[in-house]
Amino acid sequence: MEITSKQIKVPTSTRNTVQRALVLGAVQSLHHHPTSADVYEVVRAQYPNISRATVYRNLGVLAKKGEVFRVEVPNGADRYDFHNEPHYHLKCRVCGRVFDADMPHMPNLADAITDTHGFHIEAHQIIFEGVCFDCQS
Amino acid sequence: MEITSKQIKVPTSTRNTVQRALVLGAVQSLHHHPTSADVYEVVRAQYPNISRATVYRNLGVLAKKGEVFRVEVPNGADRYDFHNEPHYHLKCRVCGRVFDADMPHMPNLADAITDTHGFHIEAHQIIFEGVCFDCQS
DNA sequence: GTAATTAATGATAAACAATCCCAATAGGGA
DNA sequence: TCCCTATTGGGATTGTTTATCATTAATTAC
Repeated sequence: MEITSKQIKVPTSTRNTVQRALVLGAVQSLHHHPTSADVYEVVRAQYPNISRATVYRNLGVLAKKGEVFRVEVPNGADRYDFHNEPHYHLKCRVCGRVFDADMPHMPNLADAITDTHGFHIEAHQIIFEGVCFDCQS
Repeated sequence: MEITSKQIKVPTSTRNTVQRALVLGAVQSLHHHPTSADVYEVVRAQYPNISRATVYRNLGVLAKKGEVFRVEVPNGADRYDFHNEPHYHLKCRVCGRVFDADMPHMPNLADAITDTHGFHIEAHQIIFEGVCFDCQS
């Protein structure tokens, strides 16, 4: 019985650690939806001893708290975004970068499904795939 | 420069091997979008010496040839479907199973994007997340 | 039918993302 | 300042997929 949702337990109280602040700052400073590896590199420049596990853990905690937004991309590392309104994404199949789609969110999209066979829908995501401007040359 | 699309090279001619036929048969016999591990188990019952690598390779080749459809699910193994018309999916966040969404495909969905900044869109996918009927109890 | 060509296979190693484990550390309330 | 426990570091581990390579076997040409 596979559990696919992230199993980060958020305790009743959270603490403000230097590492967590640096992770949040890194996500906010980076655009193009950084991966955990991107975040790790930036944070390590300021805090060389930080562990990869700490970066992963804090990205998970910050995502649960709603301070960053996790984009779960098929076939690639998760990506993180600092703005939190639901939106859709473009993924370049050449370089792997992820961009925000400039189109309105459709909260009622699931209404178009005629029969869910009892499936309870909580959210949806749309990913457009193609080739970004830089990779077309 | 990460390459995220599958790098299975399809030669000019392909051969009809027993293993490939068994892999195709397994995908066709299984519903709920089997993973490569599911396919491997079924095929191994008929052909005990098959290698996992062969299953992966053949799923890739069959997907490229259009004989099976690959569903690239975020945060989980790829899943395979034997019917090939574009459609959307429901993914249970508890058991990880993937179901087909009973809703029409929207080939012109990308037209709703006002500005792609030169991004060339080739396809899109929609994944609805929630809890399936079985996992609600 | 036989030989030649090369796609495909099996087994294993490796790449990659992400999580688990656990002893040590440190944040923050009392 | 003391205590509790959230958090950390670092390495081990899991899970999925691809790469490598010597060997096998499917197809083509003869």
